[in-house]
Amino acid sequence: MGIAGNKQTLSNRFRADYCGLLSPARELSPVRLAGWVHRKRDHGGLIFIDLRDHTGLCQLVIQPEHHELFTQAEQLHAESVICVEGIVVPRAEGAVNPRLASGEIEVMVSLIAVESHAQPLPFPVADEVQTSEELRLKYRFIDLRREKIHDNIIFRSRVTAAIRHYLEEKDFIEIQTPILTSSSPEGARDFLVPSRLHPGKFYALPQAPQQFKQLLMVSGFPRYFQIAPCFRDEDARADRSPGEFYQVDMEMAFIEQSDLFAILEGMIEHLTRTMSQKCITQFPFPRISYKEVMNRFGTDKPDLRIPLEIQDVTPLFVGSGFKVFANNTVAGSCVKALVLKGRGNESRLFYDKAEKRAKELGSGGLAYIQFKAEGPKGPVVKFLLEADLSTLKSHLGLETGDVVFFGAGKWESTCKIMGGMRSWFGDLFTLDKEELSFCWIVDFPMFEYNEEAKKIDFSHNPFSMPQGEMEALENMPPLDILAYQYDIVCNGIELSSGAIRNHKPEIMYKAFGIAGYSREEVDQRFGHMIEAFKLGAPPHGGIAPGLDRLVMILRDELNIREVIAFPMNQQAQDLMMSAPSEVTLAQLRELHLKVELPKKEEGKG
RNA sequence: GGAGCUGUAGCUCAGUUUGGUUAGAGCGCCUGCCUGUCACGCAGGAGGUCGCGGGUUCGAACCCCGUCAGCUCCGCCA
Repeated sequence: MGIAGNKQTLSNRFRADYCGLLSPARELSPVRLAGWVHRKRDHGGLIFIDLRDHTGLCQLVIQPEHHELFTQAEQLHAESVICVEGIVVPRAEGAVNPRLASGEIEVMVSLIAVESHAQPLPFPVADEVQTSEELRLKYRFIDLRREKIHDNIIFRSRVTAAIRHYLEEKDFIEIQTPILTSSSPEGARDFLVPSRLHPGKFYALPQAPQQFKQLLMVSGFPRYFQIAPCFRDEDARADRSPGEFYQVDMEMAFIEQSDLFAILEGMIEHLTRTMSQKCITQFPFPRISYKEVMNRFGTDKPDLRIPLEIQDVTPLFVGSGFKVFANNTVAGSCVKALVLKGRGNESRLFYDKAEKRAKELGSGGLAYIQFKAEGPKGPVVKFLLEADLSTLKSHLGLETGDVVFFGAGKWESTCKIMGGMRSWFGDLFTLDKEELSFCWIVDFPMFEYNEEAKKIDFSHNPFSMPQGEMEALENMPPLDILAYQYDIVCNGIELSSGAIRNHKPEIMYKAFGIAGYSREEVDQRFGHMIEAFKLGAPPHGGIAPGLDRLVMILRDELNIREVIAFPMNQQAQDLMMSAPSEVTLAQLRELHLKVELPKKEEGKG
């Protein structure tokens, strides 16, 4: 137990002292300890017990002179809860255990009171062997005794405390917003809660306190924050828990994008410096436009530590003899290249695997050229002229021994495929896990073209302020309009999105008009927001970094469950509490609900 | 909704490629021995519907089909 505090002061009949805090300073003084039997070593004539509490471990010694005490100790099992009294004694020279904080001393026990006999556990606490997720989640209360995850939860508490402290210093006000609220028409699927008092009507759990925090700005609170639970009925990922998660939800009035960046950078720098050994690559965080990040990294959440960049080679293939590339030199399409220095002489398998990955990412294939000492090699070489190859070489800075991979097609999908390859090839490099490479992704487009619906849609939050405001909406081609919409990204993980909001009703009507909504429809769907903005709304903006992801990054965890005390599994079930579960007919009746399950298909599968 | 990986003792895993007597190991558990260990040591013992169902076969943990569960990815998701 590495990171628990040292301000344990409570002294009562159970304990007056703490295992991890004992040191030679307490030599020969009587102590009263309580905790779990971490390990027992029974030598027949002498028994050692490692006692564990929240602060750490301490070795107890039980000598055979007290027969009753010795018999008690003999019968103890791992994870039983005991309270002991004894005397702190220095360990003999050579018997010191440098791996234990309390390793210079041990406690000669004079009294043992067993508070709880533990039966054999489904999995060991002391040996932190890999255990199946299923068992760990079912017996989460045992899993949480294990040092690593126990420390993660303590660390998370420290992070939230530090965030509160930092933001309160900056005049932020913490305000709780409702959990039972109304369904919002945009975004993820809602969790619904039936209303007993209003038959046939439902509350929805908030996907985020988005509208509330904006309304708090209208109410004149200049800076709001909340460690806010958010509920979205969407599927899980390693970095995304199903159902519910926490955001450090923030909103500020009378600010511009750069003001918000400065405050958030300050908070993250503070957390990193005070809570970790990690180091931030660049400060202030680099700002990269959406278009640039897609062109260079092929994703809007790049891991900037990977020393690879995608390059554009579209102009080089205008009129090329290789039709697949030449056909993608038209507007809206592109040809992209990704160079791997010194990887031009790998086995055929290396390139085949890369192509397989590209196909998994949705590409038709993965053209490549190996620049070997004996000349260029690869499936597309035969389509290219000598001149094309040398232009390529000088344009991309290619040398003998290098390989270049190509992607061609529609701009966005090609960028994404090459971005997927960039992060796949990222495994070839050793990334410094003590490095936090933060960046802001800015200048997201306000609108995008929806191919299926053949219409213009909002590409992100419809309440974001368009850059250039009304003038831009009236005069610019819609797809060229940018929004004050930004993401903060660290090491390939998106921590949060945020935006400067649109607080002007007329601009909102205009923006919704471009996306095909009439004034009446907007009033119907977002009437209360628009109404609020007609009654005196300050300019405002905000962001909401994911707390779980922030803790993951600071603790080097790859799975979000490792930083959540009681997480659900991938199927959004709580295996410990058996949620979700069926309810009684009486409960359903009171809520005016009737369950109709889908019929299972008969016969063969 | 789709794809991949995994499923053998309480736990972690070997055995499956190439079907063949009674399915193994370490830890844990039970019994005994052991006064300086710290993953204590030593001896003995118990513990299995090989996820489940069906099929092929003289014979299935192993091959085939289906199904369930867990994880990872795509879709989805601020």
